[in-house]
Amino acid sequence: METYTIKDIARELGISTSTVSRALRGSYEINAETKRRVMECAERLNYRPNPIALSLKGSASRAIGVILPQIANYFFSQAINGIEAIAYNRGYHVIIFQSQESYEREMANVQQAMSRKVDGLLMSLSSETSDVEHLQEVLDKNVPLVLFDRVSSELNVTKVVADNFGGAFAATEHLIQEGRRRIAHLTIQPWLSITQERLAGYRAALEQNGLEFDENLVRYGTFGPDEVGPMVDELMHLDSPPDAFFTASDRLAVGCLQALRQRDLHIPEDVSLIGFTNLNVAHLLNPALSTVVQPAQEIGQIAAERLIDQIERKHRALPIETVRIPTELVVRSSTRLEAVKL
Amino acid sequence: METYTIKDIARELGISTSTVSRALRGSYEINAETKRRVMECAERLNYRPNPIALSLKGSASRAIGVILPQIANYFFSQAINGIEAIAYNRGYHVIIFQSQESYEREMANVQQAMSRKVDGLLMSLSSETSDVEHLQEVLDKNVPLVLFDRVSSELNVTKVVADNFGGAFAATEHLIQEGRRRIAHLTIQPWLSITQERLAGYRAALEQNGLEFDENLVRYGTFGPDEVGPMVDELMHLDSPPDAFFTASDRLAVGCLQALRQRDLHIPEDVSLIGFTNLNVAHLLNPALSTVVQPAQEIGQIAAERLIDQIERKHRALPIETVRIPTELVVRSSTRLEAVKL
DNA sequence: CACGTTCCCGACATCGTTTGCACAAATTAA
DNA sequence: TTAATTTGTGCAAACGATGTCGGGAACGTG
Repeated sequence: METYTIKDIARELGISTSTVSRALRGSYEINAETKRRVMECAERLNYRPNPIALSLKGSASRAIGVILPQIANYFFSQAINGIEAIAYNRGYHVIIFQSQESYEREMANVQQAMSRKVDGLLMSLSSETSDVEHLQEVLDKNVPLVLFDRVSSELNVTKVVADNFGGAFAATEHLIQEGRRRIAHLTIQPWLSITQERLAGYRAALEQNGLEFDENLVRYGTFGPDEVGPMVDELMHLDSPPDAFFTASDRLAVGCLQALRQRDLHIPEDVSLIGFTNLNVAHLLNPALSTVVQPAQEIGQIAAERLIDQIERKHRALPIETVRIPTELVVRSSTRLEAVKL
Repeated sequence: METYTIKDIARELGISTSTVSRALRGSYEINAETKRRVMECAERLNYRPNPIALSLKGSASRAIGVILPQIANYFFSQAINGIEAIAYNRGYHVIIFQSQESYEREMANVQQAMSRKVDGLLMSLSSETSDVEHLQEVLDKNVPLVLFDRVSSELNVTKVVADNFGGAFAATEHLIQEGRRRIAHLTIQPWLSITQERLAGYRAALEQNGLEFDENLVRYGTFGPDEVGPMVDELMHLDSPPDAFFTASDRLAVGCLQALRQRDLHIPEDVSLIGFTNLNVAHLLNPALSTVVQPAQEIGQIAAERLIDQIERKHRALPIETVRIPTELVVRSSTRLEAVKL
């Protein structure tokens, strides 16, 4: 199957390329009969417009770029599925880039996406990103941008996030109701929006339940594969060690579970553990892991919808807002003391 | 930051665009001093060549396309990481597409990748794909193609796969050595290369150990979220039910584990379970899951290397071969009867 | 002094598509 | 009948970069 151009159709029909172009786009000024012949010929040759040429002309590419920290992460891969579902339905292609949690990579990705002329950009910031000038440039070039999950307050754009405050609040309060009093919080880089919101929810739950917020129980970090263990040791050697762990990410929850088990700390007898994760095997872990589940797919869907809305109504500015999607607390045996006692 | 073109530099320096173009590419026919001035100006304006324009001209885009069934799968997300690592080092961008296990989507992805002028294509076939004509067309257009994991014997291209036969053989033999005699094999679509190879390994291990291969113990399917349960019921109601399960994918292993636990079948006392998976939490499951691990990242790396080699030495044809990478058997408690008895 | 080389560089066409403008033919209005 | 309008189509420019020509200047050679 060759790849035909508008010229081939023009030659075949003995008309000019402009006429073909207009006929294909259904322009009103083309004779119905000519249109029909062009359509028929395009059909027959299986003509597909060359997106590269279209992009060069500066018209829509019907592709949206997605830049996110890493794909090997349930939250993000589910979010991508949500994005693709919507995009596909509305006739857009999705081009995925990973920043690998690197600021430099993220900037390169933005450049790449822009120069490949995506119609819009969907992003979740890398953990190294604190400066968002590269995104301001995207906006300056009038390319629609929607942030999700890891967002920046410095950008005046539509954002789609989970109810991080509410989720953290619910998780913490659940631990308190189970009788926990010294709740540690393992979380990621402090400048990220999600970190701050979850921390705030955690703190609010403590304070509303008459517990003191203790800086010492909160740990921030990038937590590579082997860094959670030492952190747990440090916490357990405090004068007043934690009786529960609330972790802020998929990786942290798994790392923490592993570290606790290696140290023969029984869950939930010695310490409870609850994660902020989208692990699809949380219920099969040992012990089954309680989590705050984010509707990752829904977040992706809504973000994609907003973005495409913006792309398609570029003239009339759409309202800029932050969409906050409820999280769900799923209690399993890693925090259920009563169940264990039975 | 504006986006400057070669024209801007030409105007700025009062020379022609062709001269700028050649100077930038270090052509020998340009005066050293002129080159210097052009370079300096390009640097100052932060000039970046427009990849779209380059693609239109038909030159290299320095991007490779990756088309795979789904990202939300440890094997594939790790493979992508391997691919990106190599590609990044060698100066290529990676554009990821998901076929969502759909033949139609896969064809659309190929089209999209081709028309976005990737320099080469890295693919793992969707489970619906049996006809590979769309890939033959890629080859006809002289675009390098490397297949990995799910490959097709009908295409004469470089392939990078795990040692599926060996892995399946090892898993099956391990079960036999643990005293299992009725080993069921839950696997995916029968026409996929990986299915056939694993089945062959399973069968060979049985026969070399004096056990009969029993068609009834092998089940093929797409196994949606709730389809494994009924399958397990069916098998367990055979006159001579299985005493072990060997599953062929991440999803199948998890589904099977869940189904067995729901039915109160104890693992490994009642039945053993071993998967062919890359789950990064296999050791934290209940029970810890024995698996055959594929070196996903390495597969991605090697595939990317081969592809880029082909892209860069397009003239001299590189040898076409199938690279087979050893798998690793990781024994955990889901198959370790002795450990349980202690 | 005439001619051939070599060295630098610019004009122009090209890739596939869209679009503003011109223009011919057909139709309508005066 | 003539002028004005409508309708349908083609020409050419543009998007950003490359590459093929070919030309002017400076130099060497006979």
